[in-house]
Amino acid sequence: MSRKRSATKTASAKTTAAPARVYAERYDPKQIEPKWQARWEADGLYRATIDPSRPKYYALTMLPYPSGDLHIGHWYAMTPSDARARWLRMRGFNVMFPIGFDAFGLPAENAAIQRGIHPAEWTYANIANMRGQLRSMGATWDWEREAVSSDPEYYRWTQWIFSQLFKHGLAYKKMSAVDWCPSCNTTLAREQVVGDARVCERCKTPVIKKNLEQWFFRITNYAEELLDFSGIDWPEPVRLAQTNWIGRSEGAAVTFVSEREDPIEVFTTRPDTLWGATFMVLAPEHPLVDKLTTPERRAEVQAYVAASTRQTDIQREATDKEKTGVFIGAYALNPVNGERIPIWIADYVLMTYGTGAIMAVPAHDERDFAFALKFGLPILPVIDRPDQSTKSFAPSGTMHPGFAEALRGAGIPFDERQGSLYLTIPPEKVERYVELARNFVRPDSWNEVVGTQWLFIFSDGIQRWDSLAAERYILARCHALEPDVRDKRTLMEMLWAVEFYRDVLYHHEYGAMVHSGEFSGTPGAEARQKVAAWLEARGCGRATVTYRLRDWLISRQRYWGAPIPIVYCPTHGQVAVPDGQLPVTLPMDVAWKPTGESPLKLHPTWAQTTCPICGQPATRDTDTMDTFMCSSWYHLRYLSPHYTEGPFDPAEYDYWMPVDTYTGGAEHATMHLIYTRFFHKALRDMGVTRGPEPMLQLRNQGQILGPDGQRMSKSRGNVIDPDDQVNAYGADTVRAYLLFGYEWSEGGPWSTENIQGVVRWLNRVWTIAQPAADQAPSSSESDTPGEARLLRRATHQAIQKVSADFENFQFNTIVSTLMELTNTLYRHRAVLEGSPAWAEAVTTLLKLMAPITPHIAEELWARRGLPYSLHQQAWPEFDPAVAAEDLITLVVQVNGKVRDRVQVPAGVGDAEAKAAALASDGARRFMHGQPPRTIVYVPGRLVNIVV
RNA sequence: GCCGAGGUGGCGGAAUGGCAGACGCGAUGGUCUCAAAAACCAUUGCCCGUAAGGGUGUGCGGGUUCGACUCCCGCCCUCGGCACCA
Repeated sequence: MSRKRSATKTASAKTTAAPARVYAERYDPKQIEPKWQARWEADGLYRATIDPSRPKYYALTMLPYPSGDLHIGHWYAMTPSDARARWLRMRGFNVMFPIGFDAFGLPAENAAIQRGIHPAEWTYANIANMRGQLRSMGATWDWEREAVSSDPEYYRWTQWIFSQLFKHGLAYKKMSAVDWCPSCNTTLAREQVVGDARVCERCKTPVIKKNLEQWFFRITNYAEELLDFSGIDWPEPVRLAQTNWIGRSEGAAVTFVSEREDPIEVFTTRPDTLWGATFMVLAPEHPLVDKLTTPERRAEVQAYVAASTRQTDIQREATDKEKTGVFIGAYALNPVNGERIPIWIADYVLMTYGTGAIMAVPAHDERDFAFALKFGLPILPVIDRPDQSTKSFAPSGTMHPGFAEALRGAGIPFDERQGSLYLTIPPEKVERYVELARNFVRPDSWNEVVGTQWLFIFSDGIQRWDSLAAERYILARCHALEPDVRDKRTLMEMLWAVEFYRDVLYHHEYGAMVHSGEFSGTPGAEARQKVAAWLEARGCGRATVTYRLRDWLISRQRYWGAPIPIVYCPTHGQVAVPDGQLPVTLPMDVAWKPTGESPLKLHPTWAQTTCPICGQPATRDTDTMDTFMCSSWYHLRYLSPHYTEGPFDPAEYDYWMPVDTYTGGAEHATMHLIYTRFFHKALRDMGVTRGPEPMLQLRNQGQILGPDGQRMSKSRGNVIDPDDQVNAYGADTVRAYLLFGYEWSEGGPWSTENIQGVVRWLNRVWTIAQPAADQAPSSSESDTPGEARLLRRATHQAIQKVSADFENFQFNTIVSTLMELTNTLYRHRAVLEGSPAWAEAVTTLLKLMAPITPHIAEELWARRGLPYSLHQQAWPEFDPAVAAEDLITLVVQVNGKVRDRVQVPAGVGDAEAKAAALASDGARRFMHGQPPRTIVYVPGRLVNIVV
């Protein structure tokens, strides 16, 4: 520390004494940025072509939607990936960094409806505008690889991929109730419906349900493989999000049979609870509902089915968690014990998950428990409590006098309140308690034990609550003995009325099976597998796996998308348009109506065609494809955007794929990134792509907010326009600020103040890095080997730090390191300017800046007479010997508190370090003369003396 | 409710379990200027102290450790996502 201070003083003294160097020309990005952009473009500096002699690197950033104006968020996403691409290029990689536009989609149609502009016109005008804005960044994009998903030469191959999936049985059509936005007039994907109110993601209109014939992709065929992330370096939160989205559940399919012998298959994750199934619940839409409903229940059932369908229509508030349902009059037989159990329907059972039917085990499933309690259905515990918690409640007057004394004598703890006893019984005392209760219970009453045991103790004997028959018997006796419980329909309802019991009545843990016939006593760890195997042997069930992931619905009743390349022939049904006839192009002459059907359906002639097989008149599918399809393979189209023999040129694929680094927003963790992986794997199975995964490394950036800390939006008026910023400060300043001001993966608010720091930094670099040809080497240079050494050390430490930070996406500390190097240059300027160490430091600074601020770095490089182009220079290597410190500062702690610092040689040994620490003033002062108990030495860092 | 991310000066943010607050903004004082801007130099977590120095400090409460922003347990708050998934 003191060394640095003295250096500072020396330098500042000389700075004031030295003649002022005046460069009339100020740093003016407007002069230099367009100049270099044009030069790089003309020289094709960033063309990426196959070169087997160099290692390739495919750097990819999520492609933008051409909404019209580039947003500062685009810069925030693209600047770091561009900087990193530039760094990799300087390190000798042959880097491909492509750009394009995800150009199909709803906003173009909304603009068409609102403003009468054709979606194509709107889209392509936006793209033209955005190209210009993107170029102002000075990024390394290879524009010859640009791909636009709405170009026929692009969507021809989107359609081709659809056909391939169709031919391989991965695309199929089914009638399906879909979410429909009445404002956008389009089908919405499940994930495009947002919020409690279930509104359209884009226009916030409440969605309704509509039944339509829809195309689906069998992404579920790949569910298992999509759960495997081995070999790819993706952030843990993304892998988790995908894993949860896919939602694998292991369990069993079990076939129940109605009394009229209709098989009803259910899926359960808990086959070990089968003996506790006391009723069944079907989804209201379940196909058996109509058949099984008895005539006297039909009216009520039909009303409920209608109501639950309407419920989704009218957006019933989701906060209403009260369970609803109706009994359909039918019974089923539990295959494990032959119990006759009622069949209900309820909207908490979803037709879209599992089999649309469940066995209800109210004792061990929260929803079933609430439902059973509400409707008076029996609840029978069949899994022991792992916590062994056992309770009993003896209300005043139910036991003979002396019970409390007897309990005390037996060492059984209890609380007594108003003559009633509340017992939490230790597991080893349960048997003793039952014995006592048996002796003390009055003949006109009873006593229960609940929790890990379920016993009803009457004066004439103990009844185990272990079956539905026992439930009926015990309940009848209780009703007979106690008028107050006659309104209780089940034992559980009766017990639930006792507040004290509630925490031991229900649980969903794994535990030993009880009340389950021959399986009673089976430990929780093996119960599921044993029961599943037994079911399979008996032919009424099997172990199975269910996923939350559903097949991907891709039909959209929209115009501005790729038409689905299917023709409907009266004879041949669904026929794929032959590859040679692709693309099926969009008609340009369409009518725009704010309401109604898809424009393709309304077009007078477009849908009319002939069957590719027989030539008879046939009709085209009038739906277009989900735009997620376009973005699921654009990384492949970038390989060869104008290739006509296939979706991409195989030679380009072999050289460039897979994508080495993919960057983008974390909001795409599930949809886009799962679809892309699915496409890659499905195409791989067709022999189109190769390898297990399309993208090896994924990194997410955060989101840039308005200066007010809120999400940027036009309505808030807090949108930062990158063009304004470039006008005010220049692209290099905006780039450097975006890297410097934030932890990249976090994001944060735009700051009009903090950017000043970057403005100053670049001005300082501009001043210090000017060529010093007109300056004689400083007269004192010869006697300053020490200062030269310090500057060289700082230079090489900066190389080391910046290189490591690029590797790890730590962009903010790259800039701070460069600022520090700049500050160091200023400190040594008076003494070293013009010396070899100075030249090394300045040229190194420019090289390290090149990826971040490419224009100013190139300009200063050229002014120093160095060969064009800076961006074709090799990334500097650091010399460990030069970077090494020769003196280090050891922190001296006494009992963990910093008490002093000592300077020691860098290679100091253990003993010397400890000795130096013990000898320090601070240590001696705080040891108060006591001998050290232990001394901890952390090499090169600190000594902690414990006394 | 569940899942995920996060909580460090006035602000943005740094810190392989080892000097908390690098770098920058802002602020304060100064140099230069007729003046301002720019530039340059210095100070800047909080508290006590004229100072030397000391105490305290990373959302809250515990724990592990010679040593915790960092690891463990339990809470609180903010943001994002999913919402009856059997």
